Amino acid sequence: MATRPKKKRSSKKSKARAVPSDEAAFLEAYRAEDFVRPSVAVDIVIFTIVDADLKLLLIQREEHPFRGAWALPGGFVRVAEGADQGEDVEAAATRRLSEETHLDPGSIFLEQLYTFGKAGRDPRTRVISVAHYALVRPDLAPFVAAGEHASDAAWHSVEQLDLDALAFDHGEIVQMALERIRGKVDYTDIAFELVPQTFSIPELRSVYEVIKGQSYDPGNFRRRFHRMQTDGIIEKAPGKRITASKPASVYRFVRGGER
Amino acid sequence: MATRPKKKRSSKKSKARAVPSDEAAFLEAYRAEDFVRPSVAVDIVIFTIVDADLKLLLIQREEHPFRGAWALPGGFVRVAEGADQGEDVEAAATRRLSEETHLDPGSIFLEQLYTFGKAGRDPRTRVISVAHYALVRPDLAPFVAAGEHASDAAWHSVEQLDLDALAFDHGEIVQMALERIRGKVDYTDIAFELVPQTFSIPELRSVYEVIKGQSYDPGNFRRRFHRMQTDGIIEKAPGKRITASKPASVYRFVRGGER
DNA sequence: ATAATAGTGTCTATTAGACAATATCCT
DNA sequence: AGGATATTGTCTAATAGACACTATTAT
Repeated sequence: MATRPKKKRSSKKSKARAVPSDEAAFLEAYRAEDFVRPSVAVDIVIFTIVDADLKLLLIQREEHPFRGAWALPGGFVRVAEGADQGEDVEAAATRRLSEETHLDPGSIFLEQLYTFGKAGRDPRTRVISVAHYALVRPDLAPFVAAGEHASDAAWHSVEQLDLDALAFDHGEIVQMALERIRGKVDYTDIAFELVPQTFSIPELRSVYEVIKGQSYDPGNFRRRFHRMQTDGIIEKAPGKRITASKPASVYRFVRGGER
Repeated sequence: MATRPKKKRSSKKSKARAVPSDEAAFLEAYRAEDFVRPSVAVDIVIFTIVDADLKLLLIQREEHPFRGAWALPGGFVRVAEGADQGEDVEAAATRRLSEETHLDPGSIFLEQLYTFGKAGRDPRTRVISVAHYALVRPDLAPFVAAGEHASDAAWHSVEQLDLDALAFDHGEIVQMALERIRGKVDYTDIAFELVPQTFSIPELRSVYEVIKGQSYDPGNFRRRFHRMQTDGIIEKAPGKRITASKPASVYRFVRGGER
């Protein structure tokens, strides 16, 4: 449990010590190396919905530990010493997201989820992971696993996924991500991130049904979104969605149209 | 922006390398020192409500940087190398909370808020902070700033606090904590964490009013909590709360009584 | 024509909110 | 007695949900 001074107890906090009078000198005197530091990583739960099935992107590990097991995409936050301290945590998540999906980060919803910091969660060394979750539109999903590294990245249906079989504590992370989107879909606009640019009300309803794991009355659901239309949150788009039965009108989400 | 290998590009990820066949040997071969690591800290926004005034606990910094400025209580997560990797992030937050308040951690609500990881947020070195927020019951608040270190820790009214004057990015952290409790008070039980063990409906209403910054109709508010009583979330307690006018009945929160 | 699903209408129960009226206690 | 606030009651509007009904298209 030791962590404070590593070598020389350099009198850091003792008030008796001679504090450099100007701040610049103090910064130089600060000895960051005196403390054992953890590695910090980002992990991302990347969701999409295709054919009314909630999926997430996993990577098969090629190295120990958990070799062969499926894991969340992730990586270490790039840190540097000196004036440039490296990349923001948020930037690390964005970077890994686009590296993994080969998609424009601007078109993908990304948000911090929770930081998992239990000792021992990575057997190699102390790793604290800032978990995120992302939402990929279904029309973009087919392009994702098509990159050069297509071999080891793949969409997995949440339905038939064994969370306990995932590497590290990633099952726990996925569990929390699921709870988060189930909660947020009710009071935010995240559902529109899981639907194509133009969508029909029944398509949107399907997103809610998949995320919440329950069915919604078509009539009542439609009325609920009719209110969004009068509020300017969504607007009618040209054309119709052709299905096996009666075609449906298509709509478009108006960014920042809440009020 | 450099961060990958530090000295020897030891062929970590090259598939051509001879991977130790058993996992134990691999773990030993892992060179954690090859990467520059950040420091990881916890910071805690400790709230209480006294006399219908939302307050938070701040500490006056005695050292550079931001010497003399007010800052959130916090500290580094204790990390170790070897089999014992140190303390959990959650444990670090709990530890700092009780060190700072001298109260039983079991009687204080504590939850992770968000991780602040912008490069440069601490001018000394790269520090990533896992921010938390805590809620202290008003009857315990007076004991907090009474410890030995009473000199530099004090409750500050949020009302008259200049967030931009806080050290580091702590103003931003407080801002997010405020938004969090304003949102959560509507759909969770956190209001009961800011009220004594026994409380009257008007007292509880005051908590809502202070957090949300709006007033509630006494009659309507009362009916809203009468439903909680029939649901078993709260129950009547003996005695009455004596005030300057008509005394009110007192209630008690039933933990886990939601259903 | 029929199946299937989009879309509309109707009714009921629940809840939020405005607001009036009454009860109870302190001073 | 008078002031203040707890507590109860009443009414209206908004919303959720159940459910029946109509419209439109593919086959």
